[in-house]
Amino acid sequence: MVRPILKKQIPNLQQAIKETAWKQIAEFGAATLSLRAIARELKITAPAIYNYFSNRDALVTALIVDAYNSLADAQEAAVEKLAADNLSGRLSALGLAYREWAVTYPQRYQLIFGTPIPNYHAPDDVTLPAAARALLPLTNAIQKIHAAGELRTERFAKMTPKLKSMLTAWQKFEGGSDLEVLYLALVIWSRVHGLVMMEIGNHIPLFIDNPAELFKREINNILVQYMDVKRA
Amino acid sequence: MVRPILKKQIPNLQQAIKETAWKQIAEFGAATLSLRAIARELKITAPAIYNYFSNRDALVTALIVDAYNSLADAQEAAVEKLAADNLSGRLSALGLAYREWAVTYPQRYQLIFGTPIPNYHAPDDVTLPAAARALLPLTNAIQKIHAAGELRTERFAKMTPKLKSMLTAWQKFEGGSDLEVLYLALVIWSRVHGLVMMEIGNHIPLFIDNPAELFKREINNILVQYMDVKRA
DNA sequence: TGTACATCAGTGAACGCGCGTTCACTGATGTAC
DNA sequence: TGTACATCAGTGAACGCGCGTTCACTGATGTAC
Repeated sequence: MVRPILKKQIPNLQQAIKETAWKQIAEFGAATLSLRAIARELKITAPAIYNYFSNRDALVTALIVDAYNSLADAQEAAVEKLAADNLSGRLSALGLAYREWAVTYPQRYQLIFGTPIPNYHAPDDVTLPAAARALLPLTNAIQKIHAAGELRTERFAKMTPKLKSMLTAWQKFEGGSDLEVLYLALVIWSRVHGLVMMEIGNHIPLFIDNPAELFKREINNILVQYMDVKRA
Repeated sequence: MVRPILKKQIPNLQQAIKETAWKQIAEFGAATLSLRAIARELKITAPAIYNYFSNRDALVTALIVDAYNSLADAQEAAVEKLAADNLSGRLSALGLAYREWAVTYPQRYQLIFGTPIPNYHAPDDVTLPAAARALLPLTNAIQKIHAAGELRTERFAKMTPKLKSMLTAWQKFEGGSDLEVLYLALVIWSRVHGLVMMEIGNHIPLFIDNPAELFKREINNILVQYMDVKRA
């Protein structure tokens, strides 16, 4: 028999703890995330948190998984609303949505991709699947472009045997994208990642006060360079 | 009259403090950098550090400036040994040296470009000139390529007026590189930055066990895409 | 309907710890004469 | 050469603070009969 939910002062404390954690990460950074500070803000005592997370690291892991899933959701949503045969449109949308998400939730982005938290080690078996899910829409989009014969692979530097064998190892786990597709996914991701990191880390020269413009142009350049999309 | 140097237990304690700080950053991350831990390792008491740095933030600032200068030194050294007219060779060398430096000193790279340290704010007037120095070899190299007419600017997406005005603002402070040169410096830097960040942050899929290969190919692709260097 | 009981989310005190920073000091070193 | 003095790098104690985690507990809520 299912027991009815007990009345509590805070209806969904597990969720409230995570939300407060995000608030504090936004304000002070993930490195100083503190259970006592979270409890203080929620007007509960620190040991109460142990009813929901076995310790501080478990909370951080939950936040990381949530962040990856939030990114994956955003990536999936970005392509969903576009026609399946709008190949370059889908690739472009993924790039723009990626930045949009990072700029909206810089704390989440930093928690995933920023400097690791001291004395915390993420359990790979929990975080890797979530990370893979976030990358999947990109590899899918590129695979479709390749299948349509629109990937201008002949323009890239030739693959060294070493590179080919590494990508082949990855391919076996990834689910069957072509080698050049995996390669390009990595390269395009890192290009987007580089600009986003510079933007949210404030490393773009001060005078570039509208990084979105820079970003849009770079997305267009990516389409021009790897497909036959005409330059904007 | 110059006073002779007093004998001390540790000959150059100021330097020793910084070196120990780097060691601890390498091990535990910059966010938990602690004066007391540094003192402990040097077998001195914590207040002794105040003879050399007015507080913890001053030490961090000194480390950041040292890191930028170390990067700038590495960038300058990378081009010095190449002939002045080896334009693509110089650009390529800068990219490879950038990664080499980051992989050799990931702590320095993270301190500069990683997640900001909680409760620490870098004084711009001290760090910005050091940062500018580190970027200069790249803009110089690209400017020379442009001056030689070897930059294939007609391939890029056209500049929006907004982008042009931002770059013009930057140009006034930077010292006279052309707009497309500044643009490309930013874009190439961010491409290299993206890959390097992924490598030292362990975000490259596990199977890519030799990121240097990936990196070399990307450098070649950059030369192919922005100049008329033939693909490797 | 009323009473005795079980559950269990959240409390409050306590533990042992490390931190940055201040302060008056000490004691080795070098200087002046 | 010898002595009184000045310098100042490093000491040791103390301050007030916040942290994660443990533990026995309390008291509101719901259950069984």
